[in-house]
Amino acid sequence: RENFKVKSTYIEPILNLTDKDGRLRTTFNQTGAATGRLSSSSPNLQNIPQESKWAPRLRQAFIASDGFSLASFDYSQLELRVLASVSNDEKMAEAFCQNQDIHKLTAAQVFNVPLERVTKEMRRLGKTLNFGVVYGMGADAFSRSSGLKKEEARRFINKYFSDFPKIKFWQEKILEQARTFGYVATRNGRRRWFFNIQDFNPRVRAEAERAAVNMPVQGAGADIIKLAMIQTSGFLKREKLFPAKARLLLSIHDDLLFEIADGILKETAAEIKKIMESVYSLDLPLTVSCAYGRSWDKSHA
DNA sequence: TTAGATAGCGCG
DNA sequence: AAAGCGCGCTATCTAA
Repeated sequence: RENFKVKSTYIEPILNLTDKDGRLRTTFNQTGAATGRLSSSSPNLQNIPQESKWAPRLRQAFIASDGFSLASFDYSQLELRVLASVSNDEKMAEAFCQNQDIHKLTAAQVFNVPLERVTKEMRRLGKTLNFGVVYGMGADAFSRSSGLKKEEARRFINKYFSDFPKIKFWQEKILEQARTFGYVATRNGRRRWFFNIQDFNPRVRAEAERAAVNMPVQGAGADIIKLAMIQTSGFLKREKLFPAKARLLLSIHDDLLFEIADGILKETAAEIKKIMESVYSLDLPLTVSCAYGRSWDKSHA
């Protein structure tokens, strides 16, 4: 099943959709995602395997033009930084200011141990909590993905919110806003309406509530990457690097992929990284990691 | 033969 | 009960 999926979803469509010049062009939908993200289709280049067994070989098929490299620029923990910022949670913000390992910190908090005593397994649970709980994950789902008993899972979730109280407070504020006005918004004003937020059916209502607390976070991430696209592509044009020497190829939610002539790779990459890190102020640092190589598998750290 | 819905799975 | 958010694509099934 795994092999068949790779062949029918990735290998064959990618070959068929490649243009005569040997380049593959996706279509970005600017209004496809309710949170403000772009989506990608025909083919979808935002879901090319990254971790699986076939990922390296699939990504080796994406190769820069002769004399160019592919360079990817990845915001580290973009959405968690947004969350720390919008919720004003000092502990989480502090962790990002000091460039700490956020999942490790969360594990240390919920397990009540010092940072140096956090095991790999504990860190894994911290990571699940960071990504899951803040989007409304319940004890049931957490116990399923962590292997903990349901009661234990519930305790960890409660501990999480008592360790990061501002996050809980912020979520309640967002829900109140959604119920009062029918919409929520990112700090830049991007709105998403929730017509079901007062639904009589608790299940329908809960679904709307989870999406509502997620939107200002995911949406702000989308706002930031869009600003980064504007600023970086503007830089390439101003410096007359576009289109002959450098171009922006893809946007993958918190990641931008460029194709850059080898002769100017180092200095151009440094400038792109600088632009991305300074494009928006969250009152805590945005950090960008960069990796490059001839093919896409080499351009990921 | 075509259109729509669902399950499963890939990504952030 | 799959109650963690946001997507797109393939295979599969049903209905027209």
